[in-house]
Amino acid sequence: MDSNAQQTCGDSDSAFDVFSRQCPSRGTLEDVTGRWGSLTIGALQEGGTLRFNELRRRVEGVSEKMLSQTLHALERDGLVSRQAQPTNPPRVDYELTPLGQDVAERLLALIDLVEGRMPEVLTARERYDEKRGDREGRA
Amino acid sequence: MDSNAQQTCGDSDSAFDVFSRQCPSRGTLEDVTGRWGSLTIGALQEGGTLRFNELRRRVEGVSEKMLSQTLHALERDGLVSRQAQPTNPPRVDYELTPLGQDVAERLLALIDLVEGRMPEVLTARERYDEKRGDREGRA
DNA sequence: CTGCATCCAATATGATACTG
DNA sequence: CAGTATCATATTGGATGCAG
Repeated sequence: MDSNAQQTCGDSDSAFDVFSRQCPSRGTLEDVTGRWGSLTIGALQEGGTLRFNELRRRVEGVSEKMLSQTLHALERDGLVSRQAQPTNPPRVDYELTPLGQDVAERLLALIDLVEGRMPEVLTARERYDEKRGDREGRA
Repeated sequence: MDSNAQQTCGDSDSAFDVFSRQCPSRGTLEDVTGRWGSLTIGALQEGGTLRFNELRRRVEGVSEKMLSQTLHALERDGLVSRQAQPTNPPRVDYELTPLGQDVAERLLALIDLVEGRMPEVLTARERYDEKRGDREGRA
């Protein structure tokens, strides 16, 4: 399987192919929304061009390995561009591609909404934990 | 964008608290954007009120356990409401809360964008794999 | 500094069996 | 139907050491 693997996942009756597990868009969505993917994109949207360790500092808690892995996935998807400069010490800059910026825009809109509504979430959480608090859903 | 993100974490110099690992919004974001969370929300946005097994069928590939777990997390966050009817056989309906619908709206906007741009992603992927393909020495 | 490889721990996930 | 419990496995995440 090489080129032109991009037919629609026609077997779904949904408007969104992501729902189908074999659809490539599902994988991309996971790269974008995944634990580190979303934070990395967010950091790049805010910070513009960033070096590896700058990113590492911004995305609090990410390990070298995960950041590297995340960056590769995003680069492969065409969302992030990587420019290595043959200097010494090496300097590598990462930034969002135009496509990455479009994705970031909508991703950040989502993040912004979630953050703005955290009070409601926290309240809901309290109610839920009270009602079935003795069992547990999530720490 | 409307930066009414409030001071839940405070110690970050970023406009987005999610970047901080201790911030509760990060956990919520993960519930929303996680592998099954995003698909479940998407399914509910499209399908309106759905029963457990209807959801299971729509979110292709999800296991009983994961769907159950996902649903609990989303319910706890106040994004999904659960209405159990004491009939026999039991019937339980899930639907998005108003907050859940707001989240879904932005989430679906993101999904929609990603799907619409998949040709670009696929093209980028081919280029990337070509470049990296040759450095595959052995295993 | 950038980043890959490797070993090990923590989690997430999946199949199955079981209960109400 | 709507879940829960449990076990086995797959994948992820983290720390460390090494290399360009």
